[in-house]
Amino acid sequence: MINSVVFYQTMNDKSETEKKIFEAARDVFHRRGFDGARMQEIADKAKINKALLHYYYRSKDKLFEAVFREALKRIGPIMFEALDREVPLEKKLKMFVSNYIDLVTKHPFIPGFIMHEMHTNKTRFKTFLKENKHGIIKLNKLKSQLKEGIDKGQYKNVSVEQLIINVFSLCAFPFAARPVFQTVLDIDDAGYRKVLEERKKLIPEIILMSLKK
Amino acid sequence: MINSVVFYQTMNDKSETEKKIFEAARDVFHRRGFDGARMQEIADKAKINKALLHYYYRSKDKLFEAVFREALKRIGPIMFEALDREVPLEKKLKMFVSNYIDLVTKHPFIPGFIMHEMHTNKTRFKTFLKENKHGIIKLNKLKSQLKEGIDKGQYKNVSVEQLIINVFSLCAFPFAARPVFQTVLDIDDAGYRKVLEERKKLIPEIILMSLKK
DNA sequence: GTATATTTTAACCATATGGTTAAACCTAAT
DNA sequence: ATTAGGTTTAACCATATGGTTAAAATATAC
Repeated sequence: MINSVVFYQTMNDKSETEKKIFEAARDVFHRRGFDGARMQEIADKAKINKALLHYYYRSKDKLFEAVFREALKRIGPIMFEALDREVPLEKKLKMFVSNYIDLVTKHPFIPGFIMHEMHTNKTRFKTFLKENKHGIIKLNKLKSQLKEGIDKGQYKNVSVEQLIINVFSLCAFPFAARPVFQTVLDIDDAGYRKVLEERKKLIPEIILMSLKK
Repeated sequence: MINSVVFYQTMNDKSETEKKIFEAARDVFHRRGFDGARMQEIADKAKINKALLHYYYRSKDKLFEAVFREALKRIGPIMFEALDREVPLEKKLKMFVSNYIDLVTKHPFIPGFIMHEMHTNKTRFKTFLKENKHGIIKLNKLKSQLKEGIDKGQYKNVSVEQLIINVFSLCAFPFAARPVFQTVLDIDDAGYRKVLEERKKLIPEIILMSLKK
């Protein structure tokens, strides 16, 4: 038995096969969610035998956990750290939005994936966040920046929580609900990509507008 | 065999048992999604035998379809019609947001449910929308109102599509991603309810602000 | 080249799950 | 009371699915 079931090691240590398996698993889990994913489909996609999945990752749960952790690890720095940096608020928001949209463009299923798994298994998320040290968004810097602006009479009196919710909603939902929007607004793939790209400029504008007096 | 598999009839025609089944099914499907839902759990929740499910609704697919259709029927009038009414734009937006939040407060799983099922089975949604005549949001009225405001120099030049995406994102995402937000922002249930209630005022403000020059 | 360890496979297994069937059980009309 | 219709149940069935095992294949060390 290979030692790769251990999670703290980096991808570099993984064998080619293990990478293939992981990527196939990520693809399938992201698309279908835990319940919808079939070990057979993952095996097929990785072009290996189903038993190999259990050789590298002992169970569906373990394999899923690896995928789920990676997803959180990807958005973690953006979600939990980017907003806490020592950067002027307006610039920070622009950077955040741009980075988030770029990341999720590369992994478009992440928002929906995390949301759905959170709904069906809240404990998993909480456990992971807690052990990962950045379980709760560090709002200190953002809070003080906001307060400063409010005290100066520059910004309106908005809570950090609402601000965060607004930013994430405007960024993530167009990805999570993409099929709904595309259908309902009758937009093709190319058109929707353009819409998403436009939002890199649009969202910071909206957020800053909503802050200013 | 009862005639209730037919979908166009109203709830009134349904027997008590059938209602019990449907409500149990709705609950389970909304929470767990199609793949995560177990017929046994639905039966247990409805306090009937599993075979009765198949007596009233021939298959899991049929039962799911009924639930899915009802969800769309609920949000349909709001999503597809409310925005097309002959009401001043600003008032319309306020009404929409308030109605949407009220509805989804009653059925908090609907946004996530629809989003997830859309991702895993796009055709189902499209088929349903097409046959239901309001498959595509009627944007005519909204479009002309927006154009009017732009021509008057009152509004900025924003596309209807971005406007709709913004409104829906700000309304729906806080429900769909509720567990994520609550965890990550460390807010309890009562606190989050308050946050949601606040948004009835907040969202129209943001949207109008983002429109105005 | 042979022995040893690792990787991969084919064939199985146990269980969960959607679905079926035939009989029992009402209920209302005659 | 009997019958006929719809309703409900217990017991089953077939299959899909996660997981196991033992052997084959391949690489690695000596």
